[in-house]
Amino acid sequence: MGLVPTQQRVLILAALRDRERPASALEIHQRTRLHNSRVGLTTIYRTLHALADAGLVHVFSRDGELTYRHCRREPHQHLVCGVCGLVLERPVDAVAPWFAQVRAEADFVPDPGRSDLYGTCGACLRAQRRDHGPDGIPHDQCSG
Amino acid sequence: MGLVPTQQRVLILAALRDRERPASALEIHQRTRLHNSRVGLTTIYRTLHALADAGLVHVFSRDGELTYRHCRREPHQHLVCGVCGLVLERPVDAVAPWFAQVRAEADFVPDPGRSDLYGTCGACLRAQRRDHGPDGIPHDQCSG
DNA sequence: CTCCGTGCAAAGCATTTGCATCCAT
DNA sequence: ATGGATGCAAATGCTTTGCACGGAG
Repeated sequence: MGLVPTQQRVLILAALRDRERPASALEIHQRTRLHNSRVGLTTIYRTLHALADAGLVHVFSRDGELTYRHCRREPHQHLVCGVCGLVLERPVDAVAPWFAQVRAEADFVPDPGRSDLYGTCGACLRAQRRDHGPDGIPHDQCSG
Repeated sequence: MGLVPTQQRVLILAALRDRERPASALEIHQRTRLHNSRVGLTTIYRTLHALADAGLVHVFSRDGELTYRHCRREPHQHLVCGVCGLVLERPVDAVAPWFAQVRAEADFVPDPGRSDLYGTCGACLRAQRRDHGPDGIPHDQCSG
């Protein structure tokens, strides 16, 4: 497999690691600039494709743009907080019985790896409750 | 609410109705041309936004483009076939217990309306099994 | 007459591609 | 030396916006 660990690729992976929220190509681009070296935006895109193909990162769709997250290799389902963007990983074992039921009842076989659940994380829920603004407009003050 | 049923909007809704697969703005544009009248692409986009805001259509993300589907008003979860694009609706009652479990176990509250399940519909599964191509490249021969 | 709706053209934005250069083996 | 990796610039594709026209009440 042609995945030479060049300086740019190491930088891109570093920008993704230790980050529970997906990042867009542009955000990663800015992040690599923060460190020391500079990586072309084209290289960011090409490297992210390669990493996604290799299964090292998972791709998300946020608004009109794609975002990327360094995920564990073990199969899992994503829980995506629509307020703060936090992503949690849920082991397939936990969702298997549910998906088996869907399979039986709906003649449809779901794929946990592609079936992200969107909602609100506990931290954001509590923050909303604290602010109790009747408008419901949330602050982005989640922990993490 | 400012939703005047103009000729264009009626055409767009007609293009969406009786269609279990989401359609892109361009596909709807072509569909309206098939009938009799012509609707500008800009109007398609603007009308789709209005319909989505009104809750009459649901928005999906397919490859790099947005697609739209005329859905029931009752809350439901979508089952999306990644092979043929078919979308099934599953009543929230069926998924509520599972979401309650996620809430309890993961400190996360999923929203059924935004948590589409991706996988393969029964028809496409059987078609794949029939063709049993070792490559796994599927034909798009689902019923519907 | 007054508004909203419409449509063309142009702009906007994320992403991809062409091609010459660079780097590591 | 050789082949992949890089980066700039240009192109692509979907979507939105500016602005003037049209149509219904």
